[in-house]
Amino acid sequence: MPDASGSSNRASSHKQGQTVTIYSEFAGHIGAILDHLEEAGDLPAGLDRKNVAVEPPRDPSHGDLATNVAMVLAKPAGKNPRELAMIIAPKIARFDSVAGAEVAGPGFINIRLVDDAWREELRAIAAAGENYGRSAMGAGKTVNIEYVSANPTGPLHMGHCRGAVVGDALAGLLEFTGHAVTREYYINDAGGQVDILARSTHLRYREALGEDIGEIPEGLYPGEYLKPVGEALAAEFGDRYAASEETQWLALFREHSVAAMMDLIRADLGLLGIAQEVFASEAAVHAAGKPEAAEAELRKRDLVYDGILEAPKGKTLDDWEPVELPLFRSTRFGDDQDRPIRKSDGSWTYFGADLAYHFQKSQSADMLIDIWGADHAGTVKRIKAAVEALTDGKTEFDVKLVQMVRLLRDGEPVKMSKRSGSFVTLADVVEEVGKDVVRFTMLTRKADAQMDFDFAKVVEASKDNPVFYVQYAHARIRSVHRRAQAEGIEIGGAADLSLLDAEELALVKRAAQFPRIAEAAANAHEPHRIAFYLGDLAAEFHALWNRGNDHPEKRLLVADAPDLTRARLALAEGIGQIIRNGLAIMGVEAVEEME
RNA sequence: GCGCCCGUAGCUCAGCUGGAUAGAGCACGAGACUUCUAAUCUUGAGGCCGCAGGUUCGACUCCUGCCGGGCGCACCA
Repeated sequence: MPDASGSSNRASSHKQGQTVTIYSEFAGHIGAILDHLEEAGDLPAGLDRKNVAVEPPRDPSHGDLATNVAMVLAKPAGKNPRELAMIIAPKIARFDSVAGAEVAGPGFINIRLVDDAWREELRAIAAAGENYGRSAMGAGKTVNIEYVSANPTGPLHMGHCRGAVVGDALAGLLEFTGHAVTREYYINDAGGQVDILARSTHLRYREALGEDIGEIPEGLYPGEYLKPVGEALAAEFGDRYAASEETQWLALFREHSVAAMMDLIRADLGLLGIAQEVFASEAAVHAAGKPEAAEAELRKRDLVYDGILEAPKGKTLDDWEPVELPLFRSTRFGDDQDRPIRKSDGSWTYFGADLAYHFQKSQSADMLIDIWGADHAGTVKRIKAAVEALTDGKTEFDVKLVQMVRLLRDGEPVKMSKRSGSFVTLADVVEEVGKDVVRFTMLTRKADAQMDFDFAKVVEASKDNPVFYVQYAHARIRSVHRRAQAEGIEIGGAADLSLLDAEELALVKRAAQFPRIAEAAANAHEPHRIAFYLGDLAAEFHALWNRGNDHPEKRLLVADAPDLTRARLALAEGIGQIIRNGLAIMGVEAVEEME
């Protein structure tokens, strides 16, 4: 028989950063019951329990927990689901924390817990504090997440913002679920774009030396941000390179310009609270001979061959010429076409270097994640093919595509023109609405859905704005805390939680879902789920708060009822803790009070 | 032509990686509150989950084929 000791000391069973939740606890109970049924010969041994789930039912009237165990195992066990459920349910009902377990529908087992189990969960939240919800799901697993990786040719603009936030929040989420995370930025400092940058800087350099450069020519970067770089070069080198051949200065100017741009970019990322620990250089990948090594390896396995590409269809190219190139057999891994890794002049294609770079990353991580703009969707298959080929499919690899953000002001789309350099910079937006608003808002939609960012709406103080609504819930909790202190009410310690009513316990039940939401979000690589969950939690808290409008005796602070007040404050503290933990994953600071 | 993403209430979007009667906000209908725990609250109506098959005890979710919208299809980055 399973140990029927219930959940009496779960609050203290927080260990190794992992929260034991009611759900995981019952998953364990059910596993033990199945073990006993196997030993007794009531179930065949070795059944696949992978799909057995313990979840909150969507309809709260079905109880607190529901399990599909009987339905999942019925067929392989050669039993009727309801009959199997009838065998298991009474064994579940035997636990102290269970008030009832009944079979419902096609074979669900609905479990109703005693109220004390939820009071216990509230204590567990308080005991675990900022660790509540952490899990060991990713223990021992290293994840490399590469995001932003904007070309080092200028400051970040809003096009980069969403990927930056999604990547950083996903990194935080994976850390929360126990993964060892490396945040990485790939500097594209080896292509034609950085040569153009160097030439643009050279122009600014001549300008700094007093030359009249007139209009910035078509094809160069016109931005003012290159002026200080030109000035610095003028100060360092004088007019040494003013009239010399490009070959004399190109590499030097490229190096200086890229370094300066990366300083700008790092500063921009800093405004969002982002600090990646690895900045990997494409040029360094080249210099280290990584593409050559990858090519040799792939040729050995006949995954690279010399061949001729077909002309692209559906598109007429005047200057198309069939050329023999070294091609990677990405079609073998599901791509539509084999892809060249070198150009006809023998130099590496972007893909050729990127392939080698991903191989490099895979050597220090069990799982790779790339965050890309949706405009790169067409290249996902080839890089996935490359990672699979180079790692023999041993490295998990996910490319997360992030859709465009449309900026709106007064309901009208903000016009942006790269040509004139009049894009809205990330720094401008952060300065206008604040880091936390930007970060939260970027997570209010799933990454692969388009999003509008309306300057007015994101700072609106109403329940329509989830950023505000979640922060407001936290501010209310902190406010009531301060008032309680001012009135000399002792917070913390042993509150009598039996004074909490059913509606208040319902809020605890919502809070108790946080750990499984975090795990599910981490598994799906979808940090936006945290934002949606916090919105739901906040709404439920506000509803509870609003009870106090019509019924003063239902307020959190009730005069002349210190014990009741203490119990309700304990509840509020628990909710506040969940909000802080969720916001921390998103990289957003919880506020103490609203403006 | 091929590939990828999307299609859920009038609108904007969720839907916990296959669970029970598909959810929220806005807008709409009805009511409450003239206050300070209302930078509102309660409640109602609203659905062929693009269409058609298939897998399954069970499908918005997975598979196939259509329809419709967006993006991509260079040795660019």
